[in-house]
Amino acid sequence: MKTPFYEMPLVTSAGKFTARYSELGLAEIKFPAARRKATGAVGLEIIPPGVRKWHRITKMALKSILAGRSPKTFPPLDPAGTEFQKKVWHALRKIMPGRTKSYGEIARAIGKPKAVRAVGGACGANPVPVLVPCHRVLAANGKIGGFSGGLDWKRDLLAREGIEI
DNA sequence: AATGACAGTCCCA
DNA sequence: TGGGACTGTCATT
Repeated sequence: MKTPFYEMPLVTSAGKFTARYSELGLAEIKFPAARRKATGAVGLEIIPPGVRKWHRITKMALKSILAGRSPKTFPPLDPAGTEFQKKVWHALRKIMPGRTKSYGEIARAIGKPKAVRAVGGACGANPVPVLVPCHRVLAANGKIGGFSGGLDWKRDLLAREGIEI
């Protein structure tokens, strides 16, 4: 039996994102794409009240961050990943808007100071970009590093928080 | 089961 | 400035 999930659009000033929810919370956010494929989502016609509520919170949180502010509330998050990745994502959430950390600082924060490169991999695997602010992680030498959604998005998100590279 | 590639960083020459 | 070691995960062999 397949786990049910729900996909819903997030229309913002920066474009139409897509949120995907599991039965436990927000599982994934996709950046606006020129072309959107059909998804085969289960339950698209019947969205449970709980998911609608999560979605309202997600929308507010996303808009807050796009405006460079810290969201008052977050939806429950249910990103799929390994224990290591979840530790990294948890550490990322502590970076406030307008602040940045290096991959090395994240590695030290989770007690694996030598796993710097693996931290980069975990950032790239983050299923909930923007809300889990992987865009606030820069290389130790101040360079921008990479971004799974494209470096233009990373620069744009940072600029919205008042950070120029 | 082994190898290579990656959103990194430090060290040593 | 350049090469090697180090780490977790995934695709490829």
